[in-house]
Amino acid sequence: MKTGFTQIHKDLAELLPGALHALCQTSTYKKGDSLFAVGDKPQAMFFIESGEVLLQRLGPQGDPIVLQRASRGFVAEASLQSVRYHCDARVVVRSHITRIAVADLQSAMTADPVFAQAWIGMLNRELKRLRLQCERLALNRVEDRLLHLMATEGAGGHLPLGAGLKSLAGQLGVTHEALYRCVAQLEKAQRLQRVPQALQLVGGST
Amino acid sequence: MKTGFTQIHKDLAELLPGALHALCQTSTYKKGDSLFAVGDKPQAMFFIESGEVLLQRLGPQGDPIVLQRASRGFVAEASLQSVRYHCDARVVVRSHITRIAVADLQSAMTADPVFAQAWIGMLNRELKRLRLQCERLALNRVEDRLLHLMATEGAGGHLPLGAGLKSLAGQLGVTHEALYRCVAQLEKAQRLQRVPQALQLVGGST
DNA sequence: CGTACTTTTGAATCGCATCAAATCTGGTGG
DNA sequence: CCACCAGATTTGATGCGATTCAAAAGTACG
Repeated sequence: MKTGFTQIHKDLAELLPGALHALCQTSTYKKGDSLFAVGDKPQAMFFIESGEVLLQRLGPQGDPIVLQRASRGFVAEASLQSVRYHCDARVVVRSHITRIAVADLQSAMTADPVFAQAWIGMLNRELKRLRLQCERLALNRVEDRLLHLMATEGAGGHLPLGAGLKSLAGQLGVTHEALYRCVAQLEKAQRLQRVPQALQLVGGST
Repeated sequence: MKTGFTQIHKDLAELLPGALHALCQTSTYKKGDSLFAVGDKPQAMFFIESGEVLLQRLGPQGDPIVLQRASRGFVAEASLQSVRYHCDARVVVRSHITRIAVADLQSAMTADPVFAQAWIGMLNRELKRLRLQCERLALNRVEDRLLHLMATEGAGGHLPLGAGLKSLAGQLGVTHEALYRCVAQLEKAQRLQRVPQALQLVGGST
């Protein structure tokens, strides 16, 4: 994890008021790094510029459950006012991540109503995305979940895979074996194509 | 649906600045009423004082999927800045619901930083609740989902059931048959008790 | 009383989890 | 360059649990 960047992601630059840009610090994280763990006190917010981060908690039997698989945008935005984190953030591929102190965000937000509105808009979008994730997990067949994901998140039926299919399986709430079989089956049926770092729907004529 | 109340729920009174209290309008809705439907333009926000409302969308095969089962608090808060609703809101039991115009909320929020912060806090809590819902839906067995729900939402292992078990089954993403069987089994094992309008965990010595 | 809905139980089927094992892959060190 | 290892990928066999379809009994309400 080495810092030094000054370039800020476009989405982030639009969200934050100019005064905050200088307070951002972009670093490179490698696979296996941890942004924070359960119980830590939130000191900074993390914005994923590129790469992939998993938010996960340990289930009742100790098996990790994926709450969020983020490849761009803020992670754990809801912890802005929290005393401690309620999940772990694990970097699963080499990623560029910008951090900014919670205190700086807080003061800027109370002083700048426009920024507060922008932040609320970001939270609203996150809420909708999460509701879609719930909708997705309510589907029982793996194929339905995958196609739902590609329809709602993939632009033009194109779903980037920063890490392998395994992290995707976690997000879909299925075992990696089931996902592999599902992908293979869709591929054989000419409905899906595997490209180097992504999945691509084919024949979107429907 | 008849209006006329002036009394506002405690949680709502704490969230809203005093100036907005007078602009609230509380009504009684009956089972089957609709607060809004997919495609409607959000004109007002709805706060459930008592009763039960289901947020749902139609799945790919036309089967309704429950996005949220609310018995208190705002419904579809994320639609504050939206052009249109992305789900239906259906009242499933006689409910008391307060509505307030979106425009009033917007202007109050930009003028009052404290209120904006309070609203952000509400959104943060909602985000966390949704992440728990995702965590819940990632469990494969019905029993695990039910116990997870009672552990995270039920105060002291007590889970209110405004409507019957059927709406609960929808929230858990399982068929009502599976839920009935699960409840019956837990009851036989002395781990759960059915009380008039709720479920109650027994022997919380663990 | 009749209708609509919830609740309940039963049987058959399907899909996924699980366990197991083989192959492939990238990266490390000799 | 090659041996080697850790992890990802892939395929197979088996069992369990939920869905599905079906039907009956209970319940609220006009």
